[in-house]
Amino acid sequence: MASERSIDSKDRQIVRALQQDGRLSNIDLAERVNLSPSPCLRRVRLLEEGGVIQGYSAVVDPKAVGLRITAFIRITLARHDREAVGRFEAQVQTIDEILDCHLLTGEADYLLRVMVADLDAYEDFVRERLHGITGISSITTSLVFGTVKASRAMPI
Amino acid sequence: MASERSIDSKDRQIVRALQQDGRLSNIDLAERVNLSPSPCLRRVRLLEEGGVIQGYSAVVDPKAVGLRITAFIRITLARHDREAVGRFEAQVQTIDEILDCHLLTGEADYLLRVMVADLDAYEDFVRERLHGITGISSITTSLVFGTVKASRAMPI
DNA sequence: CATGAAATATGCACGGT
DNA sequence: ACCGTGCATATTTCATG
Repeated sequence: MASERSIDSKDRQIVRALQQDGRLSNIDLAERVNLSPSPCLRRVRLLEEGGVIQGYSAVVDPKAVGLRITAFIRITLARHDREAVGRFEAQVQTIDEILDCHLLTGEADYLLRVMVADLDAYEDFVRERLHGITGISSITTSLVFGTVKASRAMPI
Repeated sequence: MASERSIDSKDRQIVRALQQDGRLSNIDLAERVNLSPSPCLRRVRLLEEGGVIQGYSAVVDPKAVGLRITAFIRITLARHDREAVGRFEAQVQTIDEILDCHLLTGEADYLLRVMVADLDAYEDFVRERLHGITGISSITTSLVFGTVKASRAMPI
């Protein structure tokens, strides 16, 4: 396995702070977690190298960049052998409109989160992309009507 | 409304780059989008002030911080009047384990994404938190068995 | 943990397209 | 109207002692 370095309380403070503001300077971060800059930076580097912090990302307002539709799509595969599953999952990776894809317990059911510009684009997406994936048995769409909460901060 | 500044192609390049690496230095960013540092920084500031870029966040590996369970929970409210909805949405905001909450089209159905340490913690979450919210009529849990894709980069 | 050199960020003025 | 250049200063990073 990759990641079982022991995370102590200071590390958790650091991760929490960097989830809230990924561009904190090391000096500000150190102050916030009551450390001096040097050991603080060391910890951040270790968290990055150990894979705890996988990267940094700008948080973008979807509407501001023209993405007005978010949909959750539930997909069931027709067959569940290794080959069908592998092919499905490989194709999911290549489709930019699919932001997340989770395998759910129970059936071989996947839950996708998809973002597109508008309903026309959504229809295109389903026809051109989803129907292009082999082995899908059923598709259930739930459109997002509003977002109550969208946090990027995990509860740690 | 807040956000209808016209986003041109360069802005889109900048947003894309900062989604992939939110800690890019302005100099590297400028180079990547074929701009010199000054106008590049000007654009970034405008995108931030205009709300297109809402912030920056560290991307954390859930397993590395001990969050082994992700669940999608579908919730239906008993009543759909403004008061019941408002109370539900306000309580959702205060619960850290609930990362996302979306209102879906159709019924007053919400889809929550929840992260907790393990199944015991999940049981606690349902008993202590969810059942503490008034006005819920039904709860359907789907546990995440595996994650095929989890992108933070919107398709722009 | 502290220090200092190198890199970077930030603001500004000016000229060019 | 926007970009590029050049420059001054403040801040930050990072390697060393």
